[in-house]
Amino acid sequence: MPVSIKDVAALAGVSVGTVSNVLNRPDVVADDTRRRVQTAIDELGFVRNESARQLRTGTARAIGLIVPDVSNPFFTDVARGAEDAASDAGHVVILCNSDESEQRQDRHLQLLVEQRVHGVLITPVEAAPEPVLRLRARGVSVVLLDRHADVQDTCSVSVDHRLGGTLAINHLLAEGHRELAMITGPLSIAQCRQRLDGARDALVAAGRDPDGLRVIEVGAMNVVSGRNAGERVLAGTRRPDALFCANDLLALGVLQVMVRAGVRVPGELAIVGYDDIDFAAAAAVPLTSVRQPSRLLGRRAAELVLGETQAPQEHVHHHVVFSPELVVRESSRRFR
Amino acid sequence: MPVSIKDVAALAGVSVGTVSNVLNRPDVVADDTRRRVQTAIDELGFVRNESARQLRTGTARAIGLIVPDVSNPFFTDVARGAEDAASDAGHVVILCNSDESEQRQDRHLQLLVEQRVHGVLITPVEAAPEPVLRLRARGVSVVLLDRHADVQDTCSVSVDHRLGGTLAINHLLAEGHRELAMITGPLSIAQCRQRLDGARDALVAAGRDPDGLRVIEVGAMNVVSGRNAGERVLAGTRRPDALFCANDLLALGVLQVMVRAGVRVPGELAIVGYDDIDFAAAAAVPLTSVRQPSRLLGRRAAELVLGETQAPQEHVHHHVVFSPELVVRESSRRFR
DNA sequence: ACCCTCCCCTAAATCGTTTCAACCCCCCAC
DNA sequence: GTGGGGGGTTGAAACGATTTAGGGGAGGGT
Repeated sequence: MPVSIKDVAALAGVSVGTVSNVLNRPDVVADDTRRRVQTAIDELGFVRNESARQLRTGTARAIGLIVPDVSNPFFTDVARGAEDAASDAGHVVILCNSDESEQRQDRHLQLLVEQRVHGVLITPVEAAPEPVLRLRARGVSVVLLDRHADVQDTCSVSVDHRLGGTLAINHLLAEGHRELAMITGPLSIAQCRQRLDGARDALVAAGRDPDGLRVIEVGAMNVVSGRNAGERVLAGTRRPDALFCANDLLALGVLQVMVRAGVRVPGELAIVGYDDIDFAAAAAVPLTSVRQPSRLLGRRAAELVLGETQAPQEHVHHHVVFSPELVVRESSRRFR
Repeated sequence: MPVSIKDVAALAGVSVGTVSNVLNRPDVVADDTRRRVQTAIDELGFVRNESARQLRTGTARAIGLIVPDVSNPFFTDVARGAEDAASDAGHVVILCNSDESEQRQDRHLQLLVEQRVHGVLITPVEAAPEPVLRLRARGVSVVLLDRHADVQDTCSVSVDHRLGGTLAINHLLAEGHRELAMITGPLSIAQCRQRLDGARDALVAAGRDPDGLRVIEVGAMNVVSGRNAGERVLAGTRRPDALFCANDLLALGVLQVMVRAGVRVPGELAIVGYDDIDFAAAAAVPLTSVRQPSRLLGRRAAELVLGETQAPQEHVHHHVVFSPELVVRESSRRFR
């Protein structure tokens, strides 16, 4: 039932080596022979066995992608980009969720190493970057995704989160808001810290006290936590004029709470999100957000990982840093 | 650099066969030997080469998942469920987007066959189910996802879309809405047709004319098309009381247009969506929606595909059909 | 007629596992 | 003391491709 290169060779009346050549270097085989082999391939419906190929050559046609949460549309977009690039190169993407859990991350890494993937694209769990380094020792190339390399010997593709924070706060200040707060996920996550730093930069640059920025930290970066944060804002005394949220999911959660509570957005409270996921524009109060080129991020990362083993030895590690961009919509406009 | 089973055998002073036994049937090897081998494994950091394993055994530890659009949170959830199940079984998920394009679908199928995946979970492009059948001929097991098997010899996991349509319309009628319309994606997509049929069923059962349901068909099932549909509703004469949308992305698009136009939802226009994605609950007007057990769908599908080759021959094809469930939120409540 | 080239192809080695028949040794039963 | 077991291990044959050294034949130059 399973048809191998041998069957093709037999049917075409040539040796297996020749069939292999037809597959991999069609130019070295005579036209006539090539046609004959091709016919045999079609007739038998032969499809090369990638495992055998990769056992021999040592290089796989698969790359791993480990993200903290595919339910976040931001990472979905990244995955799209990676898949596009991989697919162009005849590679396949193996998708894994770490859920920010070290254990799950390591389990997935183990599986990926077993598969002898060509490379791994990963947003590592903050606590545990070591396993990622061990990969390199194994000769698996690694690209850090959206988390800048503290480590020297890997490529990384990320976005300037600090700049993003600055853009958001500058905008809110320019719109005349003064009482600012930031809703953030766990500050153990680098992205959050950097966005906060950027926010403070903006305050300093505007001659204001960076500690005047109230920081509300919640446990996860999803809609539920956003609602949580919203409740906290409502419950507090001295409600801020404007909120900068560390991602759009948080912002949407907050927004929902505000709308229900009858707080006018942006009239009484301006909101800026981060990521510019599709749902940001589609929210009932379209959300101002800091856009990251998410799909491009994934694509570049995949390209880097695919490129690395082209010139294996004197490969220079790239650190691609994209710039975020503020997309202004209704949720943050000045209200008169 | 790459360490193989041979290196482990040498270090532990046993034969490769024994090492393999330690890996696969630890019980048949003596405690003492087993420990010695285990130590060698740890010391060398040996990780089994899955390609070699699968070349020998013929079965891969990977399953393919082909969906029309990962950007749709519904499919993201399905992917999560599939990954959970796969991961429990030590398998890995290869994710592919077809974009409802036959060409992309076939290209991905080709790659998956090359990888000799254990099985494929697929929501096939409507136009081209044949390539999927060809998979079976190759001995790849297939589970149809969310699209009921017209085909006899595959498993399928789906949700009763017709019932979903009925639930939605029954609810709208019960809330006292009379002038109903349905916003749907291309009727070439089975899910859309079935949801529409279900909607008509409900009208008939209520003694009303099923042709009284206005059907607005748009080209895709995303937010942008939803906005489009919303504009059309606004532009039309005789605006409906209530809208049933074929998925939540459409509903969110419509909702956004209505809110901007100052149409009160649910006061002047009730809206019901489909899928109950997380963003439905998080919308500024929380969306009533027909919930599908999306994550479970993915999980069951993966379990089926993994189970099928356990008992390869006299495998009975299952057709799992889940029932949808109406989740009532504000967007559809009667207003007095 | 001989030798060289060049082109196209073949045969065999190899990748890292799993599996299976054979074997070894020790102990026990008769 | 001999003949079975039987637990534990070994060695070699696969799996399906790629790769490389080499062979055969045609053609051309001298």
